[in-house]
Parts: sequence; C-alpha cells; structure tokens
Amino acid sequence: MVAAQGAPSMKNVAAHAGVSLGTVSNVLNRPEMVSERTRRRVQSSIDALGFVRNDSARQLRGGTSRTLAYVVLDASNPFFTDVAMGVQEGADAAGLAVYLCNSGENSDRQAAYLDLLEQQRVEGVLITPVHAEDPRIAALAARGTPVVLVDRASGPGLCSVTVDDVLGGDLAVTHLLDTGHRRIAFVGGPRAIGQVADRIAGAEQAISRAGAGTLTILDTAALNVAEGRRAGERLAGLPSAHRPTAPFCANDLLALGLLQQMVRLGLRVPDDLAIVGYDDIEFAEAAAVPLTSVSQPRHLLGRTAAELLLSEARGDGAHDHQQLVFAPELVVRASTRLIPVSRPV
Amino acid sequence: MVAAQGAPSMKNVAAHAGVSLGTVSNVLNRPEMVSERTRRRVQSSIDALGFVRNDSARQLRGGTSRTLAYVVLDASNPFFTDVAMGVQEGADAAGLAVYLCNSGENSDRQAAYLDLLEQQRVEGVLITPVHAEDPRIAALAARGTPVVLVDRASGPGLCSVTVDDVLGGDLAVTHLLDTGHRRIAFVGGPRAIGQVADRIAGAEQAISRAGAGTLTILDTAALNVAEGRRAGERLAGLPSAHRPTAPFCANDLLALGLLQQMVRLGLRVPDDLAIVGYDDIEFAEAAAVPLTSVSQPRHLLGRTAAELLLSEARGDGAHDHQQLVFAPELVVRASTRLIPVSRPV
DNA sequence: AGACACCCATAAAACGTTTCAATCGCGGCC
DNA sequence: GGCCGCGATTGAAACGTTTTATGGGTGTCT
Repeated sequence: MVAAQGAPSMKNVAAHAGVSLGTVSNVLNRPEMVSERTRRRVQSSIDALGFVRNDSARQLRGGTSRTLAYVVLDASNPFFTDVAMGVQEGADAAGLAVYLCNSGENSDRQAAYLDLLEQQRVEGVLITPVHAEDPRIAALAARGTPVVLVDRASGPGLCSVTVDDVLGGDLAVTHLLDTGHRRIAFVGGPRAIGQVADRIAGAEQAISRAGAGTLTILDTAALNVAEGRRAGERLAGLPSAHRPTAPFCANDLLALGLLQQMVRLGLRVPDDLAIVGYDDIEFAEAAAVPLTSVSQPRHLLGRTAAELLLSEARGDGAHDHQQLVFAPELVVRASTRLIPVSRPV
Repeated sequence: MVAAQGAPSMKNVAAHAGVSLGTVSNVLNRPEMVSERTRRRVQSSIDALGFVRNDSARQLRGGTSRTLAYVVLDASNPFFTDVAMGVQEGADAAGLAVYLCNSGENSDRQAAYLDLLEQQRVEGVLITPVHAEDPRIAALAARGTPVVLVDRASGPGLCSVTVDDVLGGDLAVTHLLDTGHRRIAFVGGPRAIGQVADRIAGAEQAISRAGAGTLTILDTAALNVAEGRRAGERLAGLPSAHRPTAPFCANDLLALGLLQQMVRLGLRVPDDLAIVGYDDIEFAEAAAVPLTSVSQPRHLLGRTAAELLLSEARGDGAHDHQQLVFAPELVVRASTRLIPVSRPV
C-alpha cells in the first residue's frame, strides 16, 4: 500500500521470487524460455511488489524509444488536431506511441521541445514549424533524428508532406466562374504566409485560364472570424455595381465571419453573394448557410507523414527524402449553390 | 556531416578534448567549478562532435524527468485543447515540458499511454479519463505517480479539478426565467454522462427555487451538431401552445445545430425562441445569432490542475488530496437578449 | 553406467550519465 | 623547506535494464 521510497527494481523482484535477475528479465522479454513454474512465481512477485519497468534503463541498454513526436504549431486549431489524429493512426499501426507537443507558434518553446525530444532519443519528429527555414531543424536531422515537415514544404534535404494550395485556389475560383460569377474577390492575408500567397496564385491562374472574370484582393490582418466580419463590412460598403459577387476566403474562419456579417446586413447567401471557404472545418457544414469549402486531406496528411517518418527511421541509413504533395478537393454546399428564387416555405 | 553510427557520448567528448569524463560532466552541470580554459575546450569539442545528452542515462542515474503528461479524452474538442493550453502555462512556469497524449475515448489506448508514461517515470499525469472510476488510475496513483483528474470528479483518494455543472444548469435556467420564459426545455443526452445529469439537476433546481416554469427534457443520442438539428425539428413539430420557448442545450454544438434548424424553418431567435448553450466555444460568438452560453474557466482549469500536480510531486510525501470545483459563468449574447413580454410597468 | 543433449537458470558486462571521494599541482605561510 | 589549503581535475561507483557466455541439473540413448 505505502510505496513512498523508490520504485521496486528487477533486483527486488528477483530477490522476492528467489531467483536471479536474468531470469526476471527472461520472464519479461522471452517468457517462452523460462519454465511455467518459475514464470508464475516471478509474475506473482511482480504483482505483489507493483514492479514497473524502468524505461530509461531499458532504452539506455538496448534500445529504442518506440515513441515519436508531433510538434504542432497550434493545438487549438482543428486543422492540426485532425492531422494529429492521422499521425496517431499511422503510429499505432507500427506500435509506436505519439507525443503531441504544442509550440503555440512560439519559437523558443519549439526549440525547447526539439532539444528535449532529441535528448529523449525519440524515433523521429514530425513538425509543423513556426518558421519555414529553421536551421535547428536541419541540424536535428543532420545529427540523425528522422524529421518530416508537415504542411510545410522542405528543400531536398528533408521529407515533407503538403497540400497543393495553388490547386486549391484554382478549384475554388474555377467553381465560382462555372456558376456564373465574374467579379471574384480573394479575402485573406497577410500575404507573407506561404499558404495565402499560393491560394492567390491559384485564383489568378483560374481566371487567366478561363480568360474571364476579375479578381479583387481584400487583404486581412489575420485569418480569424473577427477579420472575416470586418472584410464583410468593407465588401458591403462597395457600390453594388462594382461589388464582387463571390468572395473566396483564405480559410473557413474568415468565411464564417463574412457570412455572419452578410446575414446581419440583410444580404442573402448565395443569392446576393456566393461564399467559398478553405479547410472544410467541422463548422463549415454547420454554419447558418452551409459553406462551400476547399477540403484538405488532413487525416491522410498526418497518416502519410507518420509512415514516411517510420520508413526513414527503419530504413538502414539509405533513404531518399521525399516531398509529397496532396491534392485538395472542393466540397460544394449551399453557400454557392444557386437556389430557385421562389422558395417553398 | 555523416553521422550514421551511434551518437557521440560524453566519453567521446572527453577523449576529443583530452580531458576526463567527469570534467565533461562538470562543464555541463557545474560550469563554475571548471576553469575557463578547459571549459572552452570542452565546449568546442561538444560542438564539433554534435554531442547531445542522453536523457535516458541521465534520468537513470539521478533523476527526474522534468516532464509531465496530459492524457486527454479528445484532442479535437476545443474544450480540451483550451484546458491543455492552461496546463502548458502551469508547467512552463515550473520549467516542465508537457506531453499531450490523446486517448480518443479509447480505453485501450488510454491504458497503453498510462503504462508508457509510468515506465518513462514522468513527474506526474493529468488525465480526463474515458471512464470515471478506472482502477488502473487508482493503481497508478497508489504506486506513487502523482495523478490529477481533470474535469472529472474523484473520490478522496485523488486530486481533481472540475467545474460545477449543477451551478451551470442553474445559471442558464435562472437567466431564462428572468427574461420571462416559463416553458423551458433541456436538450441533451445521454443522461448517463455525469455532466449531462448535473446540468439537468441544476436546471430543475432553478425552477423549483423560482417556483415557476416547467422543464421539458429532450433527450439526444449525442452532443453534436447533427443531434442539435434533429432536436430542432422535434421542437418545431410541437404544437405552438405547448412548445417550449427556451431550449437550454447541454453544449454549444447542440445549440448551434438547433439554431441552424430554427433559421431554416423560419423561426426567429431570440424573438420566437431563446437559446442557451454550454461551453462558450469560439464559434458560439460567431454563430448567425451569437449564442448565450455557460462559460467554463477552461484555461484556469488546466493551469490549476498542473499546479496541483506539481505541488503533489514536489511535496515530500505528505500531501492531502484536494477536489477543487470552479464556478462557471453565464455569457449573455443575442440568442436570449429580449425584453420580457409580461413585465409589469 | 557413462556420454550427450537439452533446458533452465545464473553471473557478469555493458549502455551513458551523475556524483563523490580522492588526487594533483601550486602558491602562501610559518 | 615542509605543511596546509585550495581550486581544478580525475577515477570509480552506481542507477536498472538487456544480453551473452557459462554453468548445473535432468532425462535419454547406447
């Protein structure tokens, strides 16, 4: 009952069972080479003493940590938690446990986690880094810890798993053009974010390919709901002759804010304004008007990243780094679906 | 450049610097007792070889892991990620790192994580368990690992940190009564969930104290958006003479689904129907009609749990387990803001 | 009965660190 | 000049495992 002093060790178990230390180890690791009788005796000593293996000693001696970590940019963002679920699935399949480490967009904390993980000798590190080109990450990889970048592109020196944002922007705007819109807006920013720039590029690509339509860019300071509402105000304030009829938002939070503002101002969606979001978060479907959105294979992203990491960790030195790119998909919902004007009540 | 073979150890560093192993250790742990000259020499060897401390050996010899874990029920639920942020803040303050482990409501995975964490000798474990009374958790604590339950009550044998759900239900319904409503509904389920039962109890308590009003219970199969929509349909289907005018939902997801369905059916919120949610998630404020909701001190919950854990871990054996209960707060927004009809002048 | 496997169990070495007692060199003091 | 003290460095022990070579006992075959 009262433990208090240090945890019991295998030596204690051996003494208690009247057997040698090596035998206890055999019971734990190769039970088939120990007789039924002693095995039972040792096991009951283990239970009686409440013995728990010391992983430090274990790892020190032989082995491997059977653990991998995902250093995530923002654990409160549903996008990343979905990716994390995929990572977990991939790791589970290989019998590894996943530690989630939240950098919270804080560079120092990220560095602290990387140091800790390297010292703990985890099997590998998945990371969505705070800054794209971090020399610490390259150094970590160079010292021998397998690293895979998630949702951030890498140079040829590392593995990475990303989603094609140019294609995503193209899909969204092509859809809007197809449904008859010509005055398109892109809502999002700041443009320094790689994802934002790529989605704009995709939007422009769609317009130039179609040879029709114009793209107005509404810059925002961040990618959240409040900024979406603000963008909605600015949009509504434009003279209706020039007002874009179809804003494409850099993420769903912006789109939801914008939608909310439209509802407040009495504009109807999609009749007066068609809205496309990005990420297809859970609430996109649950919005007042279900939101058309560009969906990223979040789960697959995580799972693939984990598998890539494992292949690098298991591979005997030889391993060529891969940069995988997934394709996003457009999910069409009511916010862009043209509805007959006379609606049955 | 090419590492490949095992990571360099302190012995290698010592050889490289032409110094003894103990001196290298001193440079790392008590730099003040080694001369400036050798300290620099050793440091440059460390850099040259890319030496990284082996935490297993370190922990085996002396020490302590300087790590704590939060085993979370569902990492994709914003409630828990907010709690996790609080945990991280509390741990950071004490210089500990936090590993997030996602059980995903899976009992086996939770058990696997607990085993792993105990074997790794983490300083302590915070957990929102899959099942309330898990003997494994009690056993873990009995063997000496500090444990704190988060958002789940414990018996006297463990620390726990919770929020008063009875009070939350009371606050919500009292508010509805105060704004003139008499036919209240509770939307949520299954009742086997402790939180749900407590919130119902709170609602009933408010009504009996006021000596006015009735409570209809609309049972749901789960606490998500789809169930909220379904509950909305059932509600709208009732004859308007008996229809509750104010549904109180067991969480915000239900409330959002219900709200969405009301908008679709042409009922106005709050004019025809006042809605109260629970949890005050980010999207409650961003809904088509901003949602009145019962807010829980998520961040504080996590932070306090971490502090409690640390006090238990640091305390020299003597430690009396505490069960802390926080008070929720009502956040009033547009979904209930309405001047009472029958208000005497 | 003796040799031979064979199965089980043992003892000892090794993993990489921290810590502590011991040593060494050296200048100052009497 | 010997002694002391002091700061800097060293060597060895210990942490709890896993693993490998070694040993002892049992039963079988000849």
